[in-house]
Amino acid sequence: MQDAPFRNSPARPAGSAPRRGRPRSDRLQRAILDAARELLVSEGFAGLRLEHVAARAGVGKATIYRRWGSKEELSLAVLEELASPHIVIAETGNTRQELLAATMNAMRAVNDTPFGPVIAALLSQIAMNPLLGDPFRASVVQGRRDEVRRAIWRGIRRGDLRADADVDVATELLVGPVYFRLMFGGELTRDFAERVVDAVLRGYAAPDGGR
Amino acid sequence: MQDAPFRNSPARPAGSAPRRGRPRSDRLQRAILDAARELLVSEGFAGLRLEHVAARAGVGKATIYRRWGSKEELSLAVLEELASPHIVIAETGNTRQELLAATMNAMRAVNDTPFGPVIAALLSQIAMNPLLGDPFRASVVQGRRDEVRRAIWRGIRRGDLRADADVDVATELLVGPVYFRLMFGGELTRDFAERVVDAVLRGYAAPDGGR
Amino acid sequence: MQDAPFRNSPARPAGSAPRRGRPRSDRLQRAILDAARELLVSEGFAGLRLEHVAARAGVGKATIYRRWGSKEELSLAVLEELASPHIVIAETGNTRQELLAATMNAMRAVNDTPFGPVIAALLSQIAMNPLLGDPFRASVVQGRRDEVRRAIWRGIRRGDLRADADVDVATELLVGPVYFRLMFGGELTRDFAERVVDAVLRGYAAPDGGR
Amino acid sequence: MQDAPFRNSPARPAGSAPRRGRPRSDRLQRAILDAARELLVSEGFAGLRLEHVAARAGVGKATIYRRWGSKEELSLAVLEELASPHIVIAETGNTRQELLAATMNAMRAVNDTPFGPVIAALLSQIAMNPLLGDPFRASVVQGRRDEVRRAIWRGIRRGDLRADADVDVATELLVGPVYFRLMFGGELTRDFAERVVDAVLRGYAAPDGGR
DNA sequence: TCGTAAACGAGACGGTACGTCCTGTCTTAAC
DNA sequence: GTTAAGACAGGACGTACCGTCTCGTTTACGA
Repeated sequence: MQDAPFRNSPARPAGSAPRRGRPRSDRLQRAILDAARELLVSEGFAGLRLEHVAARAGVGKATIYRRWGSKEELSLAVLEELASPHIVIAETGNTRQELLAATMNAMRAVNDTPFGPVIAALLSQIAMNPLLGDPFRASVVQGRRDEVRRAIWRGIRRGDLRADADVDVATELLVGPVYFRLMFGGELTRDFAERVVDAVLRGYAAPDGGR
Repeated sequence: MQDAPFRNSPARPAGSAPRRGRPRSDRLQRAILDAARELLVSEGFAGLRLEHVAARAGVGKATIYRRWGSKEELSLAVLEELASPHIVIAETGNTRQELLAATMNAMRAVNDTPFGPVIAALLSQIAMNPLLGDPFRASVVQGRRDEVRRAIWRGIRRGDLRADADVDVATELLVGPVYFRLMFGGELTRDFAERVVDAVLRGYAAPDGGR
Repeated sequence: MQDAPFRNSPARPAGSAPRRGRPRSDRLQRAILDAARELLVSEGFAGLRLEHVAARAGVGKATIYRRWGSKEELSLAVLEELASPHIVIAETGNTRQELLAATMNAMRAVNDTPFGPVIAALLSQIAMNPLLGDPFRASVVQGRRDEVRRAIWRGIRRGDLRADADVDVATELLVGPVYFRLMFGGELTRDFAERVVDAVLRGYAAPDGGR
Repeated sequence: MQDAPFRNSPARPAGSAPRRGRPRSDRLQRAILDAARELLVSEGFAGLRLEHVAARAGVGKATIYRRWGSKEELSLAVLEELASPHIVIAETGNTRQELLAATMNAMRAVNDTPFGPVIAALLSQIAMNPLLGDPFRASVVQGRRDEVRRAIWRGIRRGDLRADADVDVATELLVGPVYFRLMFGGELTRDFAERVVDAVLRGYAAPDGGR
């Protein structure tokens, strides 16, 4: 994606040429990303117009194209910026709490932050279009999988979960239901998260201790 | 959606007027839906062009707009046609088999039929746009929830599942993982389906017999 | 123009076949011509829509196409119907009166009857399009030229006009000014007509008496 | 007509804002007017398609609409550009020569330049549609009337024409016959022009000197 | 402090698609 | 066999954006 000379930056690659001419404005970078986020939320990806982004950011179209080569690249930038803060699962010593964090992280992001409408707007592109999907899967999704895997291992080590608890589908079972409801309807409440986690916990529980 | 006079038809409402003028062609109805499906698959919703649908179907644009008022209505028609055959869960007497059917139905539809790329193309619209989302949730999603609920009840009656097995999140646990992988990557194999079902089954199992 | 079987008729050629099926309605013929005339007047030729003619006449489009093959043919029919009554110059024995009749005929048709707006609407087609222009010139224009020529001859015979009064441009001098004002503005009053006729009369007057 | 912001320009109003953004191309202005002229000549006003103008000029449709808001405005621009060179009547000292110039100017424009087919294409619009008619009458027609009036006055001053020669219908008598033949057929030769002028001259001649 | 080069807003530009309208043909049921 | 109604392919309408391209102006750096 970064083939063209100096895309997506004020922060150009480190050892780069001693840039001449007027440097790109950080303020504009922000204004563009903010405008793009708002319009993704209100219009969706199919209805996003770079001309409107430019107008709302008070910017010429060329200023956008200088940084991102397409609607897809710009949308990805918006998405990644919003996704990163909701990945980490804090180690608390309580297995149920940690698995609940996996589900609640996703749910809060989707429910209480602009990440929700933005990812809703981009679901189809992520599913169909490698330009968006591949980078998103490589960073955000893989990050979340890793966090969940670690939480499961910790649960096994503590003796709360069976030794053969199925790490490979744990993320799907804990987070899949949240996205299912995002798309297909249903409440996204703490109660829902707890029911999901309790079912998974029981499915993965150590045979003796139970929970 | 069906407000305008006689949209979406050769099949006009039953007790309708004794239609005057030349009747709409069933052949063209099919040609349009086929063309729309192919282009949804290859271009996605954002890239779908009614002008291309018309060209591929060998039809004037007006012939499309006479039946469906927008890209959204047409896409919904394509989607519902593809979704309906993958809902029913046959009663087999074997609880694991029946729950597996819930997951496998979704997975086969997504993996082996045009429903897969079509719903991928429409996920964002379903999530964001009530024009598509509401009818889809009312018919397809509700249909699937009902089937799963009945399968769970049968499992309880048979003594395979706990009496308080959580019906309200069963669909999310059984089908959510499939859509999670559709969007966010991962194999969609029979093995994956069985792992999901086994986890849920264990989570919902009767405390004594289990399985 | 009349190649297709039985265009432009209820009045079919006399010795024609003993027409089978439902006969064409004279009432519809009238309704179509009336509607076409009204719309020519209000919308002009470029803005005339056969669909609107059909709607206003309470008629199917095919019923129009069965009788006239095109917008041009239909417009010509409207025009010729309106033009015919304003051609004849009555022989009164008074040369000035007769020449004035030539100018006043044209002026009254243009000013006081639907012929005015209709021919305004069709001037360009008459000038450019032989399909309309040729039949119109052959019937209406030639008819008027003949009437003027006869009036000039009578004036010469009476001794009011010079023997070599220029018959070939008399129609142009007497009627041309009326059409000039129709297109390019200016009052079309009896006074105007008399000034034109007086100038021509003086130009053509017998050198002795004249008047 | 010129209400919208900066229509019909590279030549923007003189004291205008210090134009921002990329300026409009004179080359394209020309290409559009040329293409429009050619298509008006071959297809007439009713058959003129802005899409074809754009294609022939190698231009997007928006580039046309940016300058002229409609087929009518564009056609008017074409017409006025062609009309202007054929108005002036040179003062020669010879009254017959000057009146002949009035008729010959119109005839040559109509016969030997693209103005002929273009005005034929626009006669109906000029007659019916104030959007075209009013500006055309105000500039071209009024210009011609003024020239003829001055020529008549000079003839009177020279004693060639009667003092009460009818200035108000002179243009109609000298130029009307040319347009009559343009629409309704007949040769447009120098001989025709001379016959017309001679008739008018005799009609307006001073009673004593004659000519 | 000055020159130079890139960034910037504005908006023109060739295209493509929109959703609507109309043309001329056709198909149906009713008369 | 004519009629009203209306479906149909095709194509133009005028508008809106795309992504690229000039313009004139601004901003920072290195000379």
